[in-house]
Amino acid sequence: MAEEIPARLGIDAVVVGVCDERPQVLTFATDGRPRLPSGAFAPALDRTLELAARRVLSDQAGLREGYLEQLYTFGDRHRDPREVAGGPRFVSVGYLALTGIDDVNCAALGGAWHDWYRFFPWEDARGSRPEILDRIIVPLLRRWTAAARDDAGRAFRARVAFGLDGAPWNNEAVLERYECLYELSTTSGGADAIATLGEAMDLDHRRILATAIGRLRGKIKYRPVVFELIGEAFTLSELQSTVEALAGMELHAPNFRRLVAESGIVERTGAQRRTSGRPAETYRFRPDVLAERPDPGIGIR
Amino acid sequence: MAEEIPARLGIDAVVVGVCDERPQVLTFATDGRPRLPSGAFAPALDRTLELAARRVLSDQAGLREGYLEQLYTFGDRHRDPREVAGGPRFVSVGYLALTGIDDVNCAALGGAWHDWYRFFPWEDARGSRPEILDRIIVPLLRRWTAAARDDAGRAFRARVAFGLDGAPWNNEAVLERYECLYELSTTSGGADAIATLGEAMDLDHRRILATAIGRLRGKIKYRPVVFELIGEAFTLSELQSTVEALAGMELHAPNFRRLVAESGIVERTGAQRRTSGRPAETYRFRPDVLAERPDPGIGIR
DNA sequence: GTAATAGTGTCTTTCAGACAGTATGAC
DNA sequence: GTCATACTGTCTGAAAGACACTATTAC
Repeated sequence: MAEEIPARLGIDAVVVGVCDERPQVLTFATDGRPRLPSGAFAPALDRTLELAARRVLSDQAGLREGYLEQLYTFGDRHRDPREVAGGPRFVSVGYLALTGIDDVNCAALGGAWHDWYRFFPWEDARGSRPEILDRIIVPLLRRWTAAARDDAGRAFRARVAFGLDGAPWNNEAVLERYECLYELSTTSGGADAIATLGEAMDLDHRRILATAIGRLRGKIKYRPVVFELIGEAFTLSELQSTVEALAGMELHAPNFRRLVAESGIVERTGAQRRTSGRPAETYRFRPDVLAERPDPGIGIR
Repeated sequence: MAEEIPARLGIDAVVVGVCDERPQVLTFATDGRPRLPSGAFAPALDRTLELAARRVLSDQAGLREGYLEQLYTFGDRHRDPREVAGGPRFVSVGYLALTGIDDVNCAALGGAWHDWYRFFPWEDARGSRPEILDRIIVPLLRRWTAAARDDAGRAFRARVAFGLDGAPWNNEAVLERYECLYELSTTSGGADAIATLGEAMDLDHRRILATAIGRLRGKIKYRPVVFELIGEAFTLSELQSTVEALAGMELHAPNFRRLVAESGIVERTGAQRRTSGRPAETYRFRPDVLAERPDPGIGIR
């Protein structure tokens, strides 16, 4: 075998916060294209991969603690243009970090928060999804599936991913939808859909973000991760709108209250908060729930 | 910064099959210690990480297709003794492969199937768990938590992981339990529990296996992955015992039947199979279920 | 008073667990 | 017939969705 050039290992981090009912992702700009915080893995410095991710977050976002979880490792050929130009393979371990939006020293370091639906406008059922889906995406999918010889495979994927023909919409299938649109864009008649339907990101960072959104939407249902994104004390309305922002869908308020309150995942603080209407009770996360239920999350379907 | 030695990237694969109501994992032997199939990532050869994993599986197990899923990437310092001896950092991307036990050309290549509970005897509620847990593990955990200054943290972890003091047993928390026992073993009085409580594996492969078991136990509930492990036609009893083997617990047969049959995840083949009692109807997986339900799995709690 | 938000009670349907009992084969 | 396994029906309680309703603030 020829002499092997070793792969280069790096870290990409998806840092998520929620502000004003909008989920935000932390980005920097490369030639005007948003990219995720990232850096090289340094074996001499980093005892573990997670510590490497923490170092990157600390250096680039001033973020020193908080929830951090390994997402997925990305290593496709040519995912980094430096490889196309004769460089080595760049493999990246993706991490998901959750934080309060104020815990990040953002502007000082050249970073910016962006509503994540800017990159995936079809993922927000509260906003523009219906029109985008019906007017643009569904017709494109129909043409794409009709054009294929392996018709059944494409059609089935599109149907499951986008809930066509009566199939249910699964809000966790963010990556599957992105990949349908991505492939569709590479075919004739695809009209470069993926580029016009939402904002692009540097390298494969949009794919990494799609992976993160899907993971977070799943995890919220069986792990108490929402609480990493809101303050220590919160009203049930705040909790609800945070969940709605992440899930990209609206929830029925009375049922949400009941589900959350009865699940034991929160407890009253005793304090109230002023609103423009009746003042709201505030709540806090109740860690003991972890010992009481095997899958303590927020019940959304 | 000193000149950086780049990390070396590899693949470790957990290949799972089920035979005779026992979940099996494919291993090879290094100095008598079982290890997982593994190999170096070769950028020149492998267009993607998944294809690298498939190459490893093909070379080492003669396994050319089937279900394959990325698990987790392991990169802790000193996870490979070659690093301790001055070598570079060895980072490994773990993969989970599911297969019928006959699809692997096992003996010819020096591999062997092992019941995975051999490495985690406390994970099987159908077998020896109750005694091991009550007589050995729980007393060790009590001493371990009592000895800690940050009592609350350790005690809480042990309580949640092992279902102490009325907390529920979560059969997905395989890694959390393994890590409790691992840490416990490094403290005085730990009696090297992790080494005596189950068989050791090479490197950190036991941790990788724990990760795989936990992932599979979770996934079975919302994705039709069991069907990768059994033949195309199967009786409901076979399906049940396969699920029980993976989950490490017994299920109530009449309810299991009803749940599975009504969920639309299977359909009758029309053929029957002889048993030692009344002949059983055989069923097959029904792929259309993917388009009907967002989370088509086997309903177990 | 009205508007706005917070919060409660109840009805209905669905679903999961428990259990009793029947069906069909081998011997 | 007995034994073993396969399979069905029904009861019960828990949980989830829909909806009508009340409470407390600002103005």
